Amino acid sequence: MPADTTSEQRLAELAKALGHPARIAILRTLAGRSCICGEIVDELPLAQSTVSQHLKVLKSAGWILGTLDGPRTCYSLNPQAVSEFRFVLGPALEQWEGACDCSTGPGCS
Amino acid sequence: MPADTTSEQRLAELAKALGHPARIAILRTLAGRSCICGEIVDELPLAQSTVSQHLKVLKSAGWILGTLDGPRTCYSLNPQAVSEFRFVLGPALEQWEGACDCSTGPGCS
DNA sequence: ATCGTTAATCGTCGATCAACGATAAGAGAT
DNA sequence: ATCTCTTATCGTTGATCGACGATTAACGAT
Repeated sequence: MPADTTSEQRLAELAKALGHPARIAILRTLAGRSCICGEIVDELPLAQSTVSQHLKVLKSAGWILGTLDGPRTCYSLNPQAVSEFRFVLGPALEQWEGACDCSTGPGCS
Repeated sequence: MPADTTSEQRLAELAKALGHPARIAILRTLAGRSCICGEIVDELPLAQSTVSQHLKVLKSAGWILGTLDGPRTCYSLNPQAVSEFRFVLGPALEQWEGACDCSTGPGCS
């Protein structure tokens, strides 16, 4: 149990960005067709500025990429983020799942 | 793309609870030996009340279980939460990962 | 040079978060 | 009944979130 703090920190960061339904909906939308911008606004019952905020959160966490395309911005899922999330989450989940065989642990006294 | 809103909602809820380093550290601690209570306070550089708050968040989201044991509370990881997280996250991750083959998508015009 | 479109930013508001100290509530032991 | 230990809750503080409308900035087209 090396307690990889850096990895845990990153996991928390990625998870936090996932922690809102609207942002998950955005990721789902971007999974279908990459490169949308104001279309996301049409898909969600939110104002343009609000969507822009959520996009900023996702972009800061690294979940999505945004490239300028004339007056509009083209967003797309960041494949690296997906694999990174798997990478940092995998060991944690396994560790947590290993706790299920309560026979090994001391349990409540 | 059925857009399983219920599942996404739950995913957001679970992810949000994960979105803090201290709470991930708590889960890691509980993975080793189940059933600790004030020991968690000793493991973290946080006040007892703060830790109690984080425990409440994790419990509300379903990540951990708390059973009374005399004057103390025995916390343990909730195995169901781990598998539920896998269950709601798996399809989403696959969907997002599928977006990586950019050849299929229309891309930016 | 002006207009229209698109998206980021600003400013605001109420709600929630994260942290703390202090207090209260519960259960055992004296 | 009292004392002690443990933990949940209260109250407070500052920071951040989530939402919105309004404004600004950037670019293409007229």
